[in-house]
Amino acid sequence: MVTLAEVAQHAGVSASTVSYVLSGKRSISANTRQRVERSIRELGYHPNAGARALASSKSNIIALMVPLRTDMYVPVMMEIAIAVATSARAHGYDVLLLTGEEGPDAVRRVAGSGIADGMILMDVELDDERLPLLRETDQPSVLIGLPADTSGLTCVDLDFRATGALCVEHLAKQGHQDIAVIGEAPAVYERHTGFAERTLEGLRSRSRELGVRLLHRPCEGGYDAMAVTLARILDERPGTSGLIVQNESAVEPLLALLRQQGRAVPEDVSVVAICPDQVAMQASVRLTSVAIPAQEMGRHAVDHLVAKLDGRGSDEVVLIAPELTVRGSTGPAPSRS
Amino acid sequence: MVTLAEVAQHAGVSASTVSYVLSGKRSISANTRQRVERSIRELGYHPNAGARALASSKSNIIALMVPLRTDMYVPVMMEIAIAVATSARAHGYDVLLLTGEEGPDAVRRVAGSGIADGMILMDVELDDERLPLLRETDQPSVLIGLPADTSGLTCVDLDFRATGALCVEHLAKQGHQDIAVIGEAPAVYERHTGFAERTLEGLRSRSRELGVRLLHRPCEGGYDAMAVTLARILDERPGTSGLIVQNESAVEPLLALLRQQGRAVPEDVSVVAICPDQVAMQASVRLTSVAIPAQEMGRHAVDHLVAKLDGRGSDEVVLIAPELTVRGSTGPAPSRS
DNA sequence: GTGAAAGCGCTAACAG
DNA sequence: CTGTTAGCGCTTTCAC
Repeated sequence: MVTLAEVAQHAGVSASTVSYVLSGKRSISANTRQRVERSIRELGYHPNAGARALASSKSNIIALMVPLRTDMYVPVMMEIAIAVATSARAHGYDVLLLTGEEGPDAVRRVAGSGIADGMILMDVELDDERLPLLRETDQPSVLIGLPADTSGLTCVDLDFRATGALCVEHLAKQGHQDIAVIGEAPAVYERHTGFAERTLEGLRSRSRELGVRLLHRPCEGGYDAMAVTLARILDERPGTSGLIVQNESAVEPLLALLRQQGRAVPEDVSVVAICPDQVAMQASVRLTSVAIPAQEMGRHAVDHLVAKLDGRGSDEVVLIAPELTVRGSTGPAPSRS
Repeated sequence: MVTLAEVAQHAGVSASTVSYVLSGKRSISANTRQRVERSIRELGYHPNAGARALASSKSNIIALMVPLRTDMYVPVMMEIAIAVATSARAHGYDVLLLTGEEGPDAVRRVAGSGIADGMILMDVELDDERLPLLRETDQPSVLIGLPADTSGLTCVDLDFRATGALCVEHLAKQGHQDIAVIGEAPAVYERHTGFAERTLEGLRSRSRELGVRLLHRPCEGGYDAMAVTLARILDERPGTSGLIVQNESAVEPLLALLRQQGRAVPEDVSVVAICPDQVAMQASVRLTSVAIPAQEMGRHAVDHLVAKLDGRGSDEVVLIAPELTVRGSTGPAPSRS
């Protein structure tokens, strides 16, 4: 292993000079800098992470806590995680992957051991048990998701309230009067995951404002569950002409069922999905959808965390504005017979 | 921040004693141990990761390199990643998440900086550019996936050759004579990803042995691509009665298309999938399938890496035996007309 | 613009 | 069974 001291010797300078060349924290003559850089290259020097962390009290690591559960749409989580890792690298940080398994203890461990300079929490619940700890420690952090009480916290999320409103608006504008929402799995609501409830709020309040009728049914996802849910919806509200789906694993089954029942999309029934663009575009019908901007969320989270670590940055809630893309799955409501 | 020295003082012992209580590397009197443990608890002490890494030359971190691409089935990657993180914690290791973005440089950086004690590489290609570096450095590593040349490497993977063979066998045993394979996206084959080619080998050699006809077509996934692929297959081999799918995003579209064309599963056509159990069970038809044992792969990779780090463990290739689960999508071949 | 030297908090001989 | 001590490799005053 090649050390800073060896580089210094090879370049004929002192250790501190090499250190300063690396950090750029004081001016170095062009000549010296070049000699040092050359030595670094020739010897294949890499600063030792542990030593650096010890001396500087900075690990250049960001901890990312992902949920252990898999009842949420996994590709979105993965996309966020990868976006976080990629953005972090761009800022010179590595990412430590923590699973939800340790729960709140992970927060204690990370903060206590100084293994990471800050942390990003995904899949935050409305009343998340990790938050009290987070507020106690001075560990800078950013949440992806919105808890009930955001005081003293920095949060990044899609504006799900606006998302719900946007979906209803789009359908109402096309004349749909009876709209049904196929939601996430019941467990998601029971856990009081913020995004699911906020979407629902947006859906409800906007439909009240616009005077359209709204029915919401959670759905486990998969073909069988979707079949039951759809049957129940059409039974209760036979006039339903607009569907909003917020559960990726229900999308394709829903389309298959509608096809099977001879209901044409969008002639008989319009479908709006809340899902990643990829899902909307790969489905058997090009879906009008509001995208989940996974990459953007990951990137924002890192940017804000890095800002905090640099002493800039403040506690704030960043809600990303939803965007609805019209594709082939929505159209005018069929005339009432 | 509370340090080891403070704990020592609080407990009235020396620093080394505290260290040894923590590591268990020498015997401590019950009395002393209790006093120390009490102080640790009362002060809320957590060993500093950087200092520990520096002094012991061990970071207790495992680097996990995941691919940046998303043309592979992401949930499997995620499941493996989570299994790795979870197993690693069980061994006292944390996991550093590296994206493929840095490519081979990441190997250099990790090995050079000592930030991780070892690394796990996912999505290894047959002729992976990271492998030469890996062989040069003394960085212990485990690959998930199988490169062309495994000499000097430890690899963990599903036995995809046996998987292909197993699928063909199952269908042949039921009397199917014309079998078609709906494969991964063309890009996957072009990249020479090991698993795709090995599956194909298994499929081909076993069908040769069993005297059944086999047609292989890559497929991008999604509804449209699947429609084209299926049409082409049925055009070339109208008698095809057995389908093998190795592309999760083609599964549901395939089933929808078959339904739409009035081909009953499994009466008219049998379908075997190579996919995670969850996909096989959530599909609109319960699919006979060979599971991708993501968790097991992650766990194995960690176990082997930890063994290496402990000085046990050797270079070897671990192929996990495939298991075919019969569900509702396969049955006897229809009698030839 | 550069060097010397004092730690950062912990581990692991070495010494009793 | 326990204490003393010398680093691990780097950052950062302080001094010139």
